[in-house]
This record gives sequence, C-alpha cells and structure tokens, in this order.
Amino acid sequence: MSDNDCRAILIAVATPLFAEKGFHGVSVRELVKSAGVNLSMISYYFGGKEALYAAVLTEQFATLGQVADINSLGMDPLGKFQRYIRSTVDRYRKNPYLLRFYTSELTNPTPSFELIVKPAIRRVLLILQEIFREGIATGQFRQELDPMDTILALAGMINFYFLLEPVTQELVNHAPQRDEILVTHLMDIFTRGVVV
Amino acid sequence: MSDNDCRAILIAVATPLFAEKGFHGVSVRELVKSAGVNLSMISYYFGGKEALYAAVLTEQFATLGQVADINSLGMDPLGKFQRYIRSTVDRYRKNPYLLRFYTSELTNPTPSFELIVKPAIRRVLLILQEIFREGIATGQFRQELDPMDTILALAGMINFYFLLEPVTQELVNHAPQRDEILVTHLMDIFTRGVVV
DNA sequence: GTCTATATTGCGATAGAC
DNA sequence: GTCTATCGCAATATAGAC
Repeated sequence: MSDNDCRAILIAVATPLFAEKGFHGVSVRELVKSAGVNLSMISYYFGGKEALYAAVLTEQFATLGQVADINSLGMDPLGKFQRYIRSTVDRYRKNPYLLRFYTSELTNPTPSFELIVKPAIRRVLLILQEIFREGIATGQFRQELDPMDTILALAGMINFYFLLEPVTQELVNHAPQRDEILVTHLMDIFTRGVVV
Repeated sequence: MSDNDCRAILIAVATPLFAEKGFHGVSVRELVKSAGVNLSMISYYFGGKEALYAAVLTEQFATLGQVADINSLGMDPLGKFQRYIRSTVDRYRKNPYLLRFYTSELTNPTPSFELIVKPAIRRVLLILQEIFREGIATGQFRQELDPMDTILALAGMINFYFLLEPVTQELVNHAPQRDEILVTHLMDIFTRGVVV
C-alpha cells in the first residue's frame, strides 16, 4: 500500500464513523479495523486520533468555501440567496456527513471547533449578512429587518430541514428528486418575508 | 444523604455534563466527583451510566409536552404560531441544556433516541402541522404551501438561532432582554411568508 | 445506603523487529 | 512503511465490608 493510499483510506473510513458516532464514540481500533490497516498507522500518518479527526474536519469544512462563489455572478441580492439555498442543498447531497460534523461541533465542541469550525461558519454568516445589507441599500429588502437575524432565519430553515431527517423520514419525502421543490418552497417563504 | 437527594443531585450534575460533552465524553468518575457522591451510586440508583443518561433525557424532553398547550387557548392559527415561537424561546431560556440534547441525539443518536427523543419531536411536528392545515382550511394561509415543509422552516428559524450561539456570540446580542425583538422578528418574516 | 477495593475490559500510543 | 507486542492508564461495573 502506497503512502497516500493509507492516509486517504483512513480519512475516507474515519469520516462516516466520526460523523455518526462522534469523536469519543469511535476508537482507533475500530477505525483501523474498518480501514483494513495496521493499528499504528493513525499515529504514523497523523500523530494520533485527534489529529486524524482534525484532518477529517478540515476536509469537510473546506467545502463551505464555495459559499463565496455566490458573489461572483453579478446577480441581485435575492438571486444570490436563491443560489445560496440551492448550493447548500446540493452540498449536503454531495457531502452527507458535513451537517453532522457541523452540529456535533456546535453541540459538543472539541479543540477543533475554535480552529476549524467556528471560523468557517462565521465566514459564511458574514457573507450572507453583507448580501442582505446590499439588498437593503438597493431598496429591495425591508430596511427594518436586522440583517444577521434574517440570514440566520434563512440558514436555519435549510439546515434544520436536513438535521431533522432522522425524525421526519416517515413524514416528508426526502428523495433528492424533491430538492428543487424544497428550494422553491424555502425561497418563496423567504422572499415574501423580506422583500419590500 | 437521603435517598432522593443522591438521585436528584446525580441528575442535576449529569445534565450540564452530558449536554456539554456528550454521553461518551463524560465518565462515571467525573460524574460522581462533580456530584460529591460515591462511585457506586450511579449503578445503585440507576443501574448504570446509560440509565442515568436516559433519566436525564426523559426529564429534559418532558418539557416539550407544553407545546400541546398552544392549542388550548382558542386562538387563530397565526396566534398559535406566535405562542409557539414565544414559548420555544422561553423554554430554551429556562432550560439551557435542552437544545444540546436535542441536536446531540439527532447527530449522534444513542439507544435513547428512538425511545425518548424521536417520539417527543415527532409529536411537536404533528401538532404544528395540524395548526398549519387548520390555517389553510380557514383561508388564512396560502394553500399552495406544504404544511410540514413550512412548519419545519419555522422551527428551523428558531432552533438554529440558538444552536449557532457559540458562533454568533460576537455577532448578535444574545441577552434575554432582546428575546421579544427576536420573537417579533421571526413572527414578522413567517407571517409575510405564509399568509394569503 | 454508602463505602473501599478490585475485577475486567478497553483505551490511545509507541518501541522495536522486519 | 508496516508489523507485533506491550506499556500505562482509564473505562464501567460490582463484590463485600460496614
């Protein structure tokens, strides 16, 4: 097995395990057994269990960098929010473990929270807040709305929908085929809620 | 120490510890040391660490039973949702650990999830869904909105606001004095989003 | 009902052979 | 780079004295 294979397979195997059981819920023995590598490989390649977890988190939260892209298309603020909603739904489809790390670190933070998670989320919130301010300045959005409160409400609608999936499996259709309806639905409520 | 003192102090001490570190992040040694009781008391009173955790969860999620009360005041659907928003904010103020158990169990479920958490959340969602259907029937809400999707969006706005507090501490004022503004703000967006 | 002492298992990490 | 063997410690749980 080449150098990178072992490193890569450990991250690939650790991602769903850490996501579903939490950092303390997975042992290094379980990790190496699932990965089919030797017990000592985690220390050899990463320096320990916590460093492997940090590597997984770094990879996961790097995908949030795409959010900045919604500013690079010359749309109006409302169009940017629509892109944000759609790209967030897409991101959770492509990356089914991201939200778990997201909420797990918010709820039971590890040392990686301050270093990796908090800055990544903060960056997204500030981008969305700036877009909303832009919409107020151009007269598109109601100026009496607090920008941060409002974009938190928008982010909450989307994220909570996916977070509650273990409860709503029998109550709503979670098939990806329905994503576009969901996007339209959320955009509909948000638009009526914030435009002048 | 009388019987109930020991039981009660263990639950009182275990609640913040489990909430902040997760089930696997707390050891029975840490629990009994913080509680000032003997190591064997957890097994004696609860039968083990997991049973103590289940007792904490049961107490926490019992507070969600209040949600049914919003139906007992003869308000119109919109008034019921306003009561839901306000009572949810109040509940998180009075019970600062509930949301952590909520998201922790959704993200990294323990055996208690199916038994305690899922039924409690499900009950709340069905109550809210029924209220929204009632609002559609009376012509107050737009009939093209999917009731479950819509009330998930509402619940998401509220819950996500509190969930993100560790990130937004420096970005928004989380003082309870501002709660009424938050309630008004969320109600404002929701109302414009769903009324005919 | 509360204590000490201990049984048993599992943990993360690493030394040293190959 | 990968292996086995093991160190040192922490985990939950309980037996048995008081």
